[in-house]
Amino acid sequence: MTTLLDVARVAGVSRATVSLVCRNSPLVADKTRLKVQRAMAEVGYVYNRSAANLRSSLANTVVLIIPEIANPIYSDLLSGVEEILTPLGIAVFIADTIESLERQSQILLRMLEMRVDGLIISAVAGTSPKSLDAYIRMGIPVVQVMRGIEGAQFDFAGTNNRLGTRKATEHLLSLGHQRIAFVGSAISPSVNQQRYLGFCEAVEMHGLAVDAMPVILSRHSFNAGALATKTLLAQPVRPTGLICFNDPIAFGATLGLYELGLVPGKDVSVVGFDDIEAARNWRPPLTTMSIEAQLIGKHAAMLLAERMKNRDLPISSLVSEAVLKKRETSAPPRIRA
Amino acid sequence: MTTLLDVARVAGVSRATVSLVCRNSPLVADKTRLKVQRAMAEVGYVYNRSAANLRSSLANTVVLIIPEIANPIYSDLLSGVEEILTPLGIAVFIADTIESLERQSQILLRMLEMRVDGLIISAVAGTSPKSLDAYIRMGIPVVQVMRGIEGAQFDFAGTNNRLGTRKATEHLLSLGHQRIAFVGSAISPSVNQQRYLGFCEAVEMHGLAVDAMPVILSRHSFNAGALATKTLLAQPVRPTGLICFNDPIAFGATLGLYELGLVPGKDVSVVGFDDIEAARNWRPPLTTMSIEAQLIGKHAAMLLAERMKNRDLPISSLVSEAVLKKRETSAPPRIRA
DNA sequence: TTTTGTCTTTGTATCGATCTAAAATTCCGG
DNA sequence: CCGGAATTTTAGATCGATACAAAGACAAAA
Repeated sequence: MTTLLDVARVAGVSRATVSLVCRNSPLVADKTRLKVQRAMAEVGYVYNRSAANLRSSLANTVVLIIPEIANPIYSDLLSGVEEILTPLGIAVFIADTIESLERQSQILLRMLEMRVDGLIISAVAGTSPKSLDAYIRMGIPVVQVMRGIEGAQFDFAGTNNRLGTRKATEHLLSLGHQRIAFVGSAISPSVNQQRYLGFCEAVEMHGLAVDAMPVILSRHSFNAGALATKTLLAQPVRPTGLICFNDPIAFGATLGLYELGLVPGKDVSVVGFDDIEAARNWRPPLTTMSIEAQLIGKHAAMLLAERMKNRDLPISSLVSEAVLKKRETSAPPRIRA
Repeated sequence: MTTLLDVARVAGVSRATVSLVCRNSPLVADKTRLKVQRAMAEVGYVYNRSAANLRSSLANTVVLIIPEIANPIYSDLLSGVEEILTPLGIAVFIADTIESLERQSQILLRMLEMRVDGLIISAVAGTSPKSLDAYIRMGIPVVQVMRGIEGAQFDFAGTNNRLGTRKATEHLLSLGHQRIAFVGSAISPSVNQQRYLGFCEAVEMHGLAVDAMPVILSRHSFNAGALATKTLLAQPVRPTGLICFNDPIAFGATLGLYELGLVPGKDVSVVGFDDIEAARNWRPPLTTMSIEAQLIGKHAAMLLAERMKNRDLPISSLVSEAVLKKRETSAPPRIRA
C-alpha cells in the first residue's frame, strides 16, 4: 500500500507538500504540483480518507437518511441534494430506515461514529428529538426534510402540505365538482393531518359542508388505493372527484375505476400528490400536485451547507409551495349536481 | 471530544482494555467490561471509526452500487444484502450511479479512498473491467450482481434471464396462445438479448415460427409500455399475449389495454418480469416471473462474505431461476386460433 | 512454598494524513 | 547585487484506536 511518503520520495519533495497537492492547495507551485501528480500516477497512490479524517475531522461526507428507498420521491430528493453538495466535493450517502425506529437509531449511531459532516433526515414517525442529542453535542449539523420531528430544533426543508391539498381541492371545486372524497394515508398520520386540513379549508371556503365529503384511509399501494376507491364508489351517493394523499394511491384509484368500467378523468376525476416521475407517464397522465422534491432536496442541502459554514446561524425553514400539474385525470363532472 | 483515554481514566483501566471492550472481545473479564461500559456511558463516549479503520484497515463497511435507485428491484436486492451483512456487524451503504459511467467512476474512487471492505456492483452498461483494477490491486473483494461486466473476473449473483422468459412464454403457449408479442427493452441491450433468446426458444420448441411473433422495444416507463402495446394492437393480426421485458413495461401495457377498452387478462394476456412489489398490488394482479431479487441480494452478500474471509477462493456464480407467479393478467385467449 | 498454566490487563509503537510554525527559496525595486 | 517581502517547502508533533508482546493475577498442582 503506497502512502504520501512513497509519493514524496519519488517526487523528491516532502510529505507535507504531497499532502497539499492532494487537497489542491494554491500554496504549491505549478511545477511542483505537476511533478507530484506524475509521481502519484507512477506509484498508483490512493488517498486514505480515514487517515485524513482522523487528523482533520473533516469527512467531506454527508448522509441522507430516508424512510423508504422504494418511494420515488426520495430519488428526486437525492438528486437535488447531490446537485448542491457534489460540486462542493462532498459525497452523499444514502441510508434507508425502512420506517423502523430501531434501524434508524442504528444508522444514526453509525454515522456519528464515522464523524460525518452533516445529516439530512426524513425521520421515521415517532422519532424523539433526544435521539439526535449526540449530534448537537458533537456539533454535527442536522437538517430535517419532508417530515419534521416533533420538538426538534433543526433547520427544515419541505412543502406546505395544507396549502397543497387546498389547491388540489380548489381545482376540482372550480371544475364544478360538488362531492369530493379524500383518500388519506393510513401510514403517515402527521402529514395526513395537514393534507386533510387543506382539503377541509377548500371545501369550507367554497361554502360546502365538510361532513358531506367522504373520507377513507389507505395504505400506499396500488391495491389499497383501488380498494378504497371501490369502497367509495359503492356508496349510494358517489363522489365525482377524488383527492388522494399521494400518487401511488391515486394510481390505485384509477386502476379501481378501470375495474369498475369507469374511465378516470371522464367518469371520475382523480388528483394525486407529489408528482413522482410515473405521474406524467401514467395513462391517462395523472393530474397531481407537484411538490418538486428535487427543489426540496436542493433547499435541504443549501441549509446544511450554510450551517456547516457557520453553526451559529438562527434556525430556519424553507417551505415551498406545491404547484398544480393539470393533466388528464381531472375534468368537469359528468352530471352537474 | 472524549476518547478511549478518557474512558480508561474514569474506569481505572488502560486504553487497551477499553479498546477490547469496544470490540467486545472475550478476553476481558465480565466485571471489568461492566465497569468500562458504565464509564463509557458516563463520559458520553463515541467510538471513532476513522481512527480504528486507519489502524486496523477494517472499515466494517460494504457498498452496494446500483444504477437506478428508483427501480424497486434494487430495494429488494438491498434488503437481501442487509439481511446477510448486518448481523455480521457490517454496514451497507448505497450509492446510485444513475446509469452514468462518469458518476460510477467517481463513486468507485471514493470507496477506494474510504478503504471499504467490499463492493457489490450492478455496473452501468459499458463499464470496463479496467475500472476495477485498483480494487484487485488493493485486495478489496468485488461481487457483480444482476448485470455482469464483460471480461471481468469477479463473483456473480443473478438470475437466468433466458430461462426466465422461456418459462414465461411457455406459460402463455400452454394456455393456448398462438400469437405472442415480445415487448423488449430499449435501455439494457445485453439483458434484453438474453431475455429475447428465451422467448425465441420457447416459441420454436412449440413448433411455431419466431418470425410470426411481433417484437417491439420500449423504454422502462408506463407510458412507453402503453404506447408499445397500442402500436402492437393496431396491427392487422393482433397478438393475444404480451411477454414484457419487465414489470413497469407490463404495467404500461395494461394501461394501454384499458385505454383501448380492453381488459388485461381477459382480452389480452400480459406477463411481466422481476415481480416487484407493485406487481401483486396491481389491478388486476400481474402475472410475472419472479426473479426473487431479495434472494439474489442474499447470494451476492454471501459470495462477498465468503471472499472477505478467504480471497483465494475460486471465482463462482450463483445464478438462480426465475419462477412464474401466475396471477390475473394471464388466461387462455378469447378466440382460439 | 514453589511451579505451572490459564486468564486478564497493559505499555508502547504504529497506521497515514494534516497542522503549525519555521525554514528555504524566489522575486523585485533600489 | 542586496535587503526585505512574498512565495514555497518542510520537519516534527499529532489525531484516536489497535497490534503485539510482555507482564500481572490467580488458581491448582507439585
